[in-house]
Amino acid sequence: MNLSQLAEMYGESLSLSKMSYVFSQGEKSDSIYVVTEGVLKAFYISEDGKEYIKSFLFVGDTIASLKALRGNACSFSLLCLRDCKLLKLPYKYVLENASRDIETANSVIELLMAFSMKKEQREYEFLCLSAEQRYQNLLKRTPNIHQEVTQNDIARYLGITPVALSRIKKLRVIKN
Amino acid sequence: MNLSQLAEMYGESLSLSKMSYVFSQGEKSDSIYVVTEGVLKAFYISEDGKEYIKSFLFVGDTIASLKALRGNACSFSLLCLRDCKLLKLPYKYVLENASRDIETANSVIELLMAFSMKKEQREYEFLCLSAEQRYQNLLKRTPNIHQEVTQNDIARYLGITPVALSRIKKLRVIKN
DNA sequence: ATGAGTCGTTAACCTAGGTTAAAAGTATGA
DNA sequence: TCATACTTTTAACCTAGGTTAACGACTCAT
Repeated sequence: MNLSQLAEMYGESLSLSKMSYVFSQGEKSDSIYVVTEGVLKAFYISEDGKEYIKSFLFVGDTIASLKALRGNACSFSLLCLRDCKLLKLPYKYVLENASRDIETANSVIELLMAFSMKKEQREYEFLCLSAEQRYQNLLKRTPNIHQEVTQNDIARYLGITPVALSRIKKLRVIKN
Repeated sequence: MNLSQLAEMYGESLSLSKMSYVFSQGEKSDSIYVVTEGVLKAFYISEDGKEYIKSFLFVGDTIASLKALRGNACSFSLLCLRDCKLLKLPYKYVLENASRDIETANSVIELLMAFSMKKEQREYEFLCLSAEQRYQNLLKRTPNIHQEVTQNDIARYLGITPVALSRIKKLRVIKN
């Protein structure tokens, strides 16, 4: 049984309206979520109240707080940017199935590999690229990103302020 | 069979002297490496020749280029910072065993989970923390880091220049 | 329609960190 | 021992991006 089948068997369907939270930083949430409709953002709030966006989630994406799966509190929040539908799959079912069924286990491996590669790419971009280069890469990877989320959120995803992103866009126009 | 057992059965022992490469950026290398002795650094070289350190590897750590496992070229190089011993385990053995043996599969899941959490932590630090805070966190996580690698390499791991790290250290002393 | 709230832009000013270069400290090897 | 080479520090100057604040454009809820 692969993960999608597992999600359909054991998953609970959630319908959430725009601006509602799937889970919040500091809570526990030992489930994996699959996006079947809508757009979400996963973000950290720092002690002094600043928001930093970890990732955007689109249809087909899967997300969980790894720390929460390990019994700790979520290190980030997950918010619907528009009306969303999700499948909520408790991690215990995944673990149970993976320890018993080899197809599930390999499906989890696939998922983790894909996740790891994404995180590795993001690490690479923060380590080696300027904010402008990260913005260009984002546009290449997700050309319609400006239709999906606000520019302020794009900035907070890139690790810069909305003011800085506005400046970068302006300079790009002038350059060309 | 878990991963260590697999590495012992199918793994090839490598003894490498200081400054030798396990693999280089641009090459193919479809193996997983387990460090049994020594210290290494994994790093990117940018087009204009600058070095950016992805991670340091110590005894017990496991590493592979995920891209290379997927048939692409390595996106980074792996260099011994002193004489090292490694176990080299071709990924195909892992895949074969994982698709057949559930214990191996779950062992791979464990490994990927741990890896993912590390990458997520690093993403968090780049996204939300200043260079000084990242340096403090590193010292907390790896108090003996200055004994293991040069300060220049620590700077390149933190995503700043050696000059900047020297400045940060100086200011820290003055502050206290 | 009107007021309140968010969004994006712009400007002025500030700061963390980059760049270059020089000098001092530390290893290493002939 | 001396020389060569790397590491670290320091200084001077530069730049990307942060901060604050103002303003116009849009969205809403009333």
